[in-house]
Amino acid sequence: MARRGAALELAILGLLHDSPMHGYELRKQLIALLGWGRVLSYGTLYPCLKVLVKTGHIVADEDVQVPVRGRRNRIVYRLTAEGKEFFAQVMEESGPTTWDDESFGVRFAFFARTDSPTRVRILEGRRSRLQERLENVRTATQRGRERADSYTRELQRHGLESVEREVEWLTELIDRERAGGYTGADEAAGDQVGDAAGDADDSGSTSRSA
Amino acid sequence: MARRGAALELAILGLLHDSPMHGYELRKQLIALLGWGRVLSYGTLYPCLKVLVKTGHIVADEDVQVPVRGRRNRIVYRLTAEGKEFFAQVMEESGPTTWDDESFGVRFAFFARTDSPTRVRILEGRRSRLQERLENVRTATQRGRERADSYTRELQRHGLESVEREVEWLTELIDRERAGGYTGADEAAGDQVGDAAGDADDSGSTSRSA
DNA sequence: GTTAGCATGTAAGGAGTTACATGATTTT
DNA sequence: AAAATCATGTAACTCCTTACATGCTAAC
Repeated sequence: MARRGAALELAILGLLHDSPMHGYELRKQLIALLGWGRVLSYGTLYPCLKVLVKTGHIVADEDVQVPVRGRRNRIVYRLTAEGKEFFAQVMEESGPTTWDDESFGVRFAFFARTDSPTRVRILEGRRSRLQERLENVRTATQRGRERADSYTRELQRHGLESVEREVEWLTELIDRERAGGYTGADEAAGDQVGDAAGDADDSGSTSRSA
Repeated sequence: MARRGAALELAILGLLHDSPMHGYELRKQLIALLGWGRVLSYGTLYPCLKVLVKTGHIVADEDVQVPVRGRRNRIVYRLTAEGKEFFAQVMEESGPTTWDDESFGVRFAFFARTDSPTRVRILEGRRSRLQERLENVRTATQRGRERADSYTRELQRHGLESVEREVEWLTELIDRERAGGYTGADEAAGDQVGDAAGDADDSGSTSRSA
């Protein structure tokens, strides 16, 4: 589950929570949603959908009834109960391997589908990963300081600064989350939360780093 | 030259300007220099060195004389005149395909080896590429605004902000460069500059975005 | 008419990481 | 003694992008 494709699978499952979709539409939404610089080619997406069908996380409904007047038949995919459960499980289990740029991005994009303890855990994990990276870069740059000219140093400085800023951002989000839910805009994003939190099993994780 | 390996080749040539080095050392320096999140595995580096030897950009000196008492013989690589010329040429020719994150990073890291007009051209190219990206993301997010919850929007906001900040950074650098050379710290980095700036050919590109 | 967009897929090929193979030396 | 670091390489494997194959409709 540390492979890149896992992020795509998770993103698909996340998107299909809202409504069934066909591949073409899914791709557009994914590109818009996560700023994924990558192209997300069909050569990646369609095989991925087939895998998800094979694992039973989604099902394909041949869209024969309303072919939008003449358009090629679309294959509409819909989330199964198993898929929904799998998605929730992956979000909750987020471990050290999932704090990379991409893995974190997908998880954050679908934060509304999880509960607050999981959100805090993911945010904290990401933050500690970034702080680790800061340490490494700082020691690495100090070892090679003599041979670096001012341009090289400027590049390193800028890199460090942007990571530091993400740490600050995360800290802010964690604080807000702890203060009782995030309110980025005045919109209620809590309609999907709460139905999957019946099994009180991971409630202890809230008081882990405090 | 749009492949990723080209960035590595350029980085190697850039580093070997300072002094001859063997692969192991080269790898450490590269990792420290450019914060390349990637691991830069031996499986990438050593084949790359062989390619550079084959193309005549570097030569291998078997390090038989001073094997540091017992250590395995190191293969020390040294830049050839052709390699130096090739490096300069690639830096000067930097075109639209070279404004990506990685390509730009390598070029910036070795800015001290180029002349000011080239530096400005690369900085401006990078900036326009980022501005392009900003446009795309902005229109994309506006199209899908209704279905995005507050977390998704927060992610997009943060992404946009960091790109905007890089644009500001670039603008600052361009201004400084135009004002007569960069002085990030009070160090003279201009010892390598000046010998390759004979051909006044691209001086017109300076007044492109003004 | 011709280009662009909708829609799904496959095959080939490139790029790079992981893991393996080998072996000496210095540090713990 | 064990582990880490120095040092170079190769082979297998994964993953993804590009390009091709197909075909219909709407807009210019």
